[in-house]
Amino acid sequence: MTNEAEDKLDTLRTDPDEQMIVDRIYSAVMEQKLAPRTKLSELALCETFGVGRMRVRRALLLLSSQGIVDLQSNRGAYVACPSADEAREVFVARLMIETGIVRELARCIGENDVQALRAHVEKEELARKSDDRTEVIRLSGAFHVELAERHENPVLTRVVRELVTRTSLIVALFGTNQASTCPDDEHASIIDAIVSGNPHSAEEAIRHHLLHVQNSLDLEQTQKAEPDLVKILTGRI
Amino acid sequence: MTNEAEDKLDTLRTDPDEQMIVDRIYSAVMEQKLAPRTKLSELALCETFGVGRMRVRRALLLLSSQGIVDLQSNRGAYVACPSADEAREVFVARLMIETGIVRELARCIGENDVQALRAHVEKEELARKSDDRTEVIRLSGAFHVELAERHENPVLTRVVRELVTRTSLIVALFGTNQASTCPDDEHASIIDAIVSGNPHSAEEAIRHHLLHVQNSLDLEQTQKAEPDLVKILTGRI
DNA sequence: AATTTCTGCATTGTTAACAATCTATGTCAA
DNA sequence: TTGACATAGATTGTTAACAATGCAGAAATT
Repeated sequence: MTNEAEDKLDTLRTDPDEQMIVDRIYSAVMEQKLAPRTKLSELALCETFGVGRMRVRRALLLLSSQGIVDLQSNRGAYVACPSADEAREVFVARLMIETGIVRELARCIGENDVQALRAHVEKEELARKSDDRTEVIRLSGAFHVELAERHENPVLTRVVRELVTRTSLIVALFGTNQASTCPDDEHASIIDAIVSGNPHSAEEAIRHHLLHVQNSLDLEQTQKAEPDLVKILTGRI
Repeated sequence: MTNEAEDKLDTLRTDPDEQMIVDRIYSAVMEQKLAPRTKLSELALCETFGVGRMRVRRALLLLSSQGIVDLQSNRGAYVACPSADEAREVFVARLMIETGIVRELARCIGENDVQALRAHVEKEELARKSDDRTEVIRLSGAFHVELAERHENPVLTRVVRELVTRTSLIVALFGTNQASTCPDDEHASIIDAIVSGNPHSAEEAIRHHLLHVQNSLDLEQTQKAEPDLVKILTGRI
């Protein structure tokens, strides 16, 4: 009786298929396995995930509402392709939000949380040593989500995850070949600053890090690949 | 030719019907015209907005992804009913984000922006004097969105708007009859602190204000109305 | 009378067919 | 060769019918 009720609760919140598709695409974007402008055709997704078209379309709608996917009327869904302006907006937002996150962490972080963060950085180093590029990229972004998660605040975590994922797209588009991933010593510095208990220096550490990432990008010039070839050719804009 | 292209661009991003439904429900929640737990039946929405069921369902999905609507499998959509924990999470998130917003505003706000904010507060006072409760509620929340909008950063604005809207639900659920809306003199104080150019005092002003709102709530006790009667009666949880 | 079970109705979820739009290819004229 | 135009195929958008589930009221049993 109790078990049955619990089972129902699981399926109640979010359909497993639905969230599965969203998560998989989310992860793929984070690991830069899905490049901006990649077409996500409904049929392909249906076959990939073995679900009906409705599920796919719902997942795409959710992804588009979070800026990960660009839904174009009658033309299909594409992995989003943030403009330079959007990129700056994401970084400004991240600066404001993540400084708040580390500031509060500096005030009251538990030993367990510190260990979790250090373990994460260690994983990053390992992945770096093994030249596992995909894993390095994934962990670099995940570190910032991990920071947010220390607050055990789903609302906050969701916001940060969205911004981090969009950052992956931005790096893919504007990243210069050098230094397109967070150097992990900066991550370690952030942890140190938090542990030191000084909110201000923690803020400075993350601000420095985010600005460093942003400056490693090429936001002034044109984007990688065709700027907006598709739209231009079809007479839009 | 150019006009035609622009017209297309409009319909390209978000379907007007779709966004219209979302916005209307969003506004209704902000103005506390839609109470938590209100059932949003598909048929009723179809008739209200004169659109097909598909549009309605898509709108509900979007609203649920933002925590405004609770989609229950086979049971329908209800205006969300945040728990006390969720409420605290929203306030923590708002504290972190909005302190960042006003801090940066204190560093670099233009004269136009100040005027826009002051005009907003004046509208609040007017509404208060006319005892237009709905309008007061709407403007109280909108002030915080207005603050975010000074950064001209859609990413940031979207996050704040979502949190503010969820706060409306929280106030509706946990608000004591007294002081359930932001007192506008605090809004004025926030502007003053920003104008003074001191980031720290601006942070303090908004922190004070948000804590004040949170403390005017009754987050410890049970929620207004039936705590979770529906779920209990149907044997869930 | 209270509780349980059953039945019909209303609402939601899903599917599949259809309509509309876009893309690519091929044809024709300049 | 180049460009416009037309056609066919593929893809997306929409609708309507159907299936599944939940809900409320009636009937029946204790």
